Amino acid sequence: MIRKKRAQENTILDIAGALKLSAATVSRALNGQVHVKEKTRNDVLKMAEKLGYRRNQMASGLRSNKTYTVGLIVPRISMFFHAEVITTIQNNLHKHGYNLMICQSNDDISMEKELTEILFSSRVDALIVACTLFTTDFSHFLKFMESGVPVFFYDRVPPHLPGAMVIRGDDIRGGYLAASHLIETGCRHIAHISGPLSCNLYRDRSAGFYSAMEQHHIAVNEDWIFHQELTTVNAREAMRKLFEGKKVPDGLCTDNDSSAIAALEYARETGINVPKDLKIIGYSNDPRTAIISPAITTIEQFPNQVGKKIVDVLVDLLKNEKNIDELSNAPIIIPTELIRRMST
Amino acid sequence: MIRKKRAQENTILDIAGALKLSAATVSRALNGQVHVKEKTRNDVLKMAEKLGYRRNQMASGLRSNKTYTVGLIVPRISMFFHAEVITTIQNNLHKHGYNLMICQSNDDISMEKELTEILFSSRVDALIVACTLFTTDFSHFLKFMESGVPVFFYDRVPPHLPGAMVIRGDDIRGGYLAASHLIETGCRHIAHISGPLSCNLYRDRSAGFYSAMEQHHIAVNEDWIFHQELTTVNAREAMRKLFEGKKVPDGLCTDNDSSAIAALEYARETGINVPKDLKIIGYSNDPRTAIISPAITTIEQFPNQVGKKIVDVLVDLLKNEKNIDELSNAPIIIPTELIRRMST
DNA sequence: TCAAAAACTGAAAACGTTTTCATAAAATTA
DNA sequence: TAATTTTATGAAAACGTTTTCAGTTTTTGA
Repeated sequence: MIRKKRAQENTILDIAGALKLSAATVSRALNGQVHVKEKTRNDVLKMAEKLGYRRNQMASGLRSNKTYTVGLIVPRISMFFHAEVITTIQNNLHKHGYNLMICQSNDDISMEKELTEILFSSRVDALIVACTLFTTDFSHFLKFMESGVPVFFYDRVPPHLPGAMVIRGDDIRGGYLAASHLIETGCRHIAHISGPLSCNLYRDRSAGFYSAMEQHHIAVNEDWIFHQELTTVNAREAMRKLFEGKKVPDGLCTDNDSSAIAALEYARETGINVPKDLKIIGYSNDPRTAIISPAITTIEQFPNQVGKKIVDVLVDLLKNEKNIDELSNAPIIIPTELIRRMST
Repeated sequence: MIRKKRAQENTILDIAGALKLSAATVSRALNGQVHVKEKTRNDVLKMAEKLGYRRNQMASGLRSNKTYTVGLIVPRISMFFHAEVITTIQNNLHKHGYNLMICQSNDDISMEKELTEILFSSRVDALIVACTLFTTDFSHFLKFMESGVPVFFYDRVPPHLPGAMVIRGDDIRGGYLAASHLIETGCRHIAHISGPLSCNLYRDRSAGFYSAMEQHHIAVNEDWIFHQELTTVNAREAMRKLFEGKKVPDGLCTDNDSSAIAALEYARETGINVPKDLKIIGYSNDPRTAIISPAITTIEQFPNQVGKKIVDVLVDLLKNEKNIDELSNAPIIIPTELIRRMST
C-alpha cells in the first residue's frame, strides 16, 4: 500500500472559502497586519482554529524569503560547553519566534563544508558556527555573507573574516590565569597540554601561558609543551612522557577538562599524588571536574553569556533588518574566571 | 542602510537561460532523473557549478511535498543518553540525505506542544520524540499521524498510541538487574529513588525492582521508595530522610545517574562508607559514573543502538514510501546490561 | 455637507521548484 | 522503409503563501 498522501491539510484558501474572503485578507489577518477589521480578524482566527489550519512554512518562506530558522554548526553537541551554549541560544531564539537547526560537524572539515551547503539551501536567516579544530580556510562561509545572511562565529573562530561577527572567551587571559595560579601555588616546573595551533583557542591559551611564565621569570621547558588533539589517549601518552624521565613537572595546565581528567586518572593509577606532587588545572568548568576526586581547578567560560549575547545581537540584526556592516567588527570578548578546587 | 536583499542567487532559470534549455530539463538533470541526455546533464551540472547554484529548499519542498528534514523533540540535549542518541541519529540520517531539526522541550509540556506545531508547520518528513516526564496526553502528536507523517517515540514513550512507532530500553529488566545485583552483593534493606510514575521509564524500572525483591523474598519498605523528579536536590533530600532514622538502608537503587552521583556525594559528606555501609547503583552509564570515586555501578542503555535502529526503520519507511501500518506495532526493545563498578 | 484621508478588501502576480502533458527526435522493430 | 517504441525536451500548471496594486468603503476634518 502506498503511503497516504499528506496534504489533506487545510490551506489559507479553505479559510477564505469558508468565510467568503480572499486569501490576501486571511493572510493579513493571520499575520497580525494592520488594515484588517477586528471582526474579520477574529473570524479568521476562529475558522483557522476550527479547521486546524497550520501555516505551510515552505510556501511562506518561499514567498517572503524568511524562514525564521537559524542554522548552527558545532563540532559536537555532547561537549558540555557547546551543549550549554546551544541550549541558551535555542531557548532565547524561541522567545523571538526563531527556530534553530542544529548540525554537528564531528570536527570534520568536509562535513562542515557540506553542512554549509545544506543550510544555505535551506535558506536559513542566519548562521552560527563553532568551527572544527582544523578549519583554517573559511571560504565556505562566504556564500552567506555575499547573500547578506548574518554569520556569527563563537568559540572556535576565524582570525579575521570581514563581514562576520565573532564572539569568544578571553582565552589569553584564561591561559594566563591558569598558569599564574599554578605559579602562585608554588609550581616551578610547569607542563602544558594544549590543542593544535591551527585553532585560535590554543594559540590564545598558549600565549596566556607563556605570558604568565615570562612575567614570573620561569623558564618554559619546551619538551613539556604538547600541541595535540585533546583526547584521553593523547593526554595519557603525554603524561607517560612527562613522568618517564628524571625531571618531572610539579604543575600541569591542560587546555580542556577531558585532558585534565585523563591526566588525573593517570596520576592516580601511577601513584602520583595530586595536588601534593602534581597540581593540575583544566579548562571549561565541565561538571565532571567538580565530581572527580580531587575536584579539578578549572577556567569558567560562561557559556550562557555567550549564547545570550549571540541571540541578542542576531535578533537585533534580523528584526531591524540591519546590515552587519553597521555593527562594530571587533570581536565580542566574554571574560574568563578561575574556579579553584582541590587539584591545585 | 537597509539590509542587502538576499536572493541575487542564481536559480534554475539562470542555468536554463545560459544553456538555452527549459527549467524542466535543468531540474531533471540536477535531480538525476532518467530521460535526459548525458551531455545535457553534464552541461547543466557544469553550469550549476559555475554559477554557484544551490537548490532553494523551500521551493523544492513546497512543490514536491518533501523536506528531507526530520524533526526531533527531546527534553534536553545535554543529557548524556540523549546526546548520544541524537548524534547517532544525525550521522546516520545524513548518510541518506536527510537533515535533523533538533528541538528541546526542557521537560515542559506546553513547550513540547508548541514544538509539534512548529515542526508540523515546517512539514518535516518524520518526527522523533522523547517526551517530557509529564506527558500523559499525546493528542498533540496526532496531527502528524493523520497526515501520514511517521512518528517515532523513544525512551519516554506513550503506553499505546496506534500508528506510532516505539523503541525503548528494556527497563523492566534494567530495574530487575539493578535490584538483583544489590541483593546478590548482600543488601537486604534496599531503597529506591525513582522518577514520576507518569513516565513509562519509572513504572518499568519500579516493576523490575519489585519483581527482583519479590523473587528474593525481601520485603519492600515503602518509606524508602521515592517517586520524584530526579534532581540533585531531590536526591539529597531523599538521602537525608533515608538516614535520619534508626533503620537505614544498605543498598540504594537510583533510576538515573545524576541521582546516584548526588547520593554518593551526600554519603561522602556525611561519612557513610560506600560500598561498605551502603551500595549504590545508578542508571544510564553516564560517563560521570566512571569518573567519580568510587565508580558507580550502573545500567547500560546502548544509546547508539537506539539511534541506529530508529534511522534504519525510518529510512526504510521514507524511501519506500511505506505506510506505518505495514510495520508491526509492537515496540522495539533494546536490551539493558549491568555495568559493575566499585560502588557495589 | 463635501472633500480628503484612512481603513479595509480582493485580484493577480510572484517566489523557485517539480511534475504533467504534449511533442519532437532518435532508436528499434517488423 | 514504415510503424512503433523509446528518449529527450519544453510549455505550462501547480505547490501555498505574501505582496503589490487598485478599488471600495468608512472616517475625519473643515
